[in-house]
Amino acid sequence: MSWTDERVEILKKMWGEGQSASQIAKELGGVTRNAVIGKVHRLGLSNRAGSAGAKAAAKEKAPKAEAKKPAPAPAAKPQPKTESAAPPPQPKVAGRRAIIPAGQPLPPQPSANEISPEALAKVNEIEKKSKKIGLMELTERTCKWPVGDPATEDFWFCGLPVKAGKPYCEAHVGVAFQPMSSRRDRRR
DNA sequence: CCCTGATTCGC
DNA sequence: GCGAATCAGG
Repeated sequence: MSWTDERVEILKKMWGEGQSASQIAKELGGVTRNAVIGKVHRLGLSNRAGSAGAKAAAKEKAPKAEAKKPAPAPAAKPQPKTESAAPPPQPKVAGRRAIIPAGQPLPPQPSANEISPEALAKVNEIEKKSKKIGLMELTERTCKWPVGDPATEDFWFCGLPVKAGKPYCEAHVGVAFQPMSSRRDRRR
């Protein structure tokens, strides 16, 4: 396969959308993620906002003079990274009331979170696919999202492969880390 | 171990 | 120009 205009288009588009190199490679077909990354470099794209490889680019020695333009607005921040950790691992079980061990204050009902419907739907789907692993099976790369009622046998951990560094799988990361816009005030 | 992107270098 | 191998990191 060669880099035709079309394929480069797709590459640019997807890269711009923040798709990973491997995803782009998969989409294009006939190329590896290395090929994609190589092309991205040659095209002069490369550093997107925040990524695992950002540090690699940062380690730079830069023996070359930097062409600085008196840009009034230097750092363009597409994404302020508006994320706030949501506390939700609230074990939920269909049709049963959660049992709390000792009658405790239980005050900070962390907030009756309103998770985005899509995220919830996503979770419900992957929940079916969960490995239903026990506490002992948890590893550094298994989703640690709790499912069910911890007070019963009806409890397990998602166990799906986690996504880059996060403690949860992709779907659960989605519900755990809500954009602050969506978890903004639930007025009144 | 899974994944990510970055860089190098023979082709 | 290309991309596999390698590197560096989460």
